[in-house]
Amino acid sequence: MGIQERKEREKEHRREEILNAAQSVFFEKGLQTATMDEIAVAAELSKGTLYLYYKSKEDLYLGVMIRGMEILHNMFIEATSTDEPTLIKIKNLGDTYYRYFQEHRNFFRMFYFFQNPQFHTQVSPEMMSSCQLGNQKIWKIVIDLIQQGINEGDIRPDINPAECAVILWANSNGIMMRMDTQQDYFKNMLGVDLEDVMQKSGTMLMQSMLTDSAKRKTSAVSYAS
Amino acid sequence: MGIQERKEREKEHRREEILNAAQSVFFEKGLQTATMDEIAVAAELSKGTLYLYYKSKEDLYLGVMIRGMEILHNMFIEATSTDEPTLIKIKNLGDTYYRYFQEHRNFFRMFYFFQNPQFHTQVSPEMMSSCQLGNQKIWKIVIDLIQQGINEGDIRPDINPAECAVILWANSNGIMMRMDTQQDYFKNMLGVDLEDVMQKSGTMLMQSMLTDSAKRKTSAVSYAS
DNA sequence: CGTAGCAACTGACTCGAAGTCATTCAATTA
DNA sequence: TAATTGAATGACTTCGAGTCAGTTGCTACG
Repeated sequence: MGIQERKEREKEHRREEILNAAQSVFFEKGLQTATMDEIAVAAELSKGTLYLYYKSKEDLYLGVMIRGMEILHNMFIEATSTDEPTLIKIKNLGDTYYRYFQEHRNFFRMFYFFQNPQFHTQVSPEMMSSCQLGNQKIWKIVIDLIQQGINEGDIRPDINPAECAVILWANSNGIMMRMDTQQDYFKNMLGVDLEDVMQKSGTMLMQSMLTDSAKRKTSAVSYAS
Repeated sequence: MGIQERKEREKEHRREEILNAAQSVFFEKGLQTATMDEIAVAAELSKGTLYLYYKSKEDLYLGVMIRGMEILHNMFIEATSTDEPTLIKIKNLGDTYYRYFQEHRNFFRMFYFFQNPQFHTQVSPEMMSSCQLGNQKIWKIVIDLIQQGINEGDIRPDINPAECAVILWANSNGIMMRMDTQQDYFKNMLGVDLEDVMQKSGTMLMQSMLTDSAKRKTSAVSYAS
């Protein structure tokens, strides 16, 4: 049945179009301020139709967020698909996440949403597991790469790769969140340039992961000196 | 005029009582789900009266959050008011923040709110600057202590104390946020015990802040044994 | 006392937005 | 052409934040 298939395609296409509309409205207004009526107008559909495709406003929001996760995932894949040494690739991942923060700020901000547990109530289980899947794929890239570094003798074998990934993530994410909301505050009140902090702490953490032989090989500059 | 003063006292008392009511409702339901009607019932007042004391629901929320900041501030003051060596005090601050996370989870969660820039629109400037003041006081404790460590020769003099504080904060806060929402996920999916991670990354960061002489003095165990 | 004035308080109301559902419309099939 | 199906609609319901005209009760003053 060609008709059945066409309808499937059209339905999928409609879902995407709704997501496009939602994306532009959410980017402009944020979750709270954006309204379903605005999204409906942007999608050139009635509000009721939105609910045929997405269970709630929050689900729609997560739908957009998943796009953001896919973008990050692709950037991570690309950053690790070179033939550079593993340690360089790990550094590339860090740089890539920072580039994502700069170039896809609106998506990065959506991740805030996910971190706030009190919103999770409004979200359908399907969307939720979809998010977790995407999340998992991203973690896997980082963890596998650290494991590879261990296998190749550049990263200390007593390090747990998943633990290490969490530490790197917590550090860079925490600083980027501050950069997003309080960069000027830190500059003026504490005299701190968060971009420097990002750079220095990254180097510092990387250094303490390396084996002695790797330290000798690399020309990376440590935090002190 | 004693009457004038009594009225001032009563007004202040009323503000506190409203905050008590708001606190219990927000703790139970979260910002989104809590309603002003519920808070009014809990405060044994009409909804209109709440608005005589607080400009908006978000202001009320921040009012409760400020209490949480004061608690943390007091805990930090206490942790640094001993006559222990500076390095121990710094470690105590870390432990204290973790204890705060455990014992005042509801307040800790409120800090999420502040990190999400899109909410800030609904908040009055007065409450906002009140928050920033509280925030500043907490940073000051940490930064001053690191500075003291530098002065005493235990922490590398090339370290910027404010930068260092940001790094320590970003790390511990990032991990605690994950502990709050995804502890089981990390345990089951990645086999990571976030409490360990917290411990290890703290030690790791502390180590890389120390001067060589301080490293010799301390019996602290570094990340890699 | 009585009463005028004032500040605190009230709750019915407005307004806006999420989500629903009986109805309409258009494509497909018989 | 008529019947069937499912996609789309938008008026409606519901809920909750914030408002404001009116009430209450305390204080001061005649």
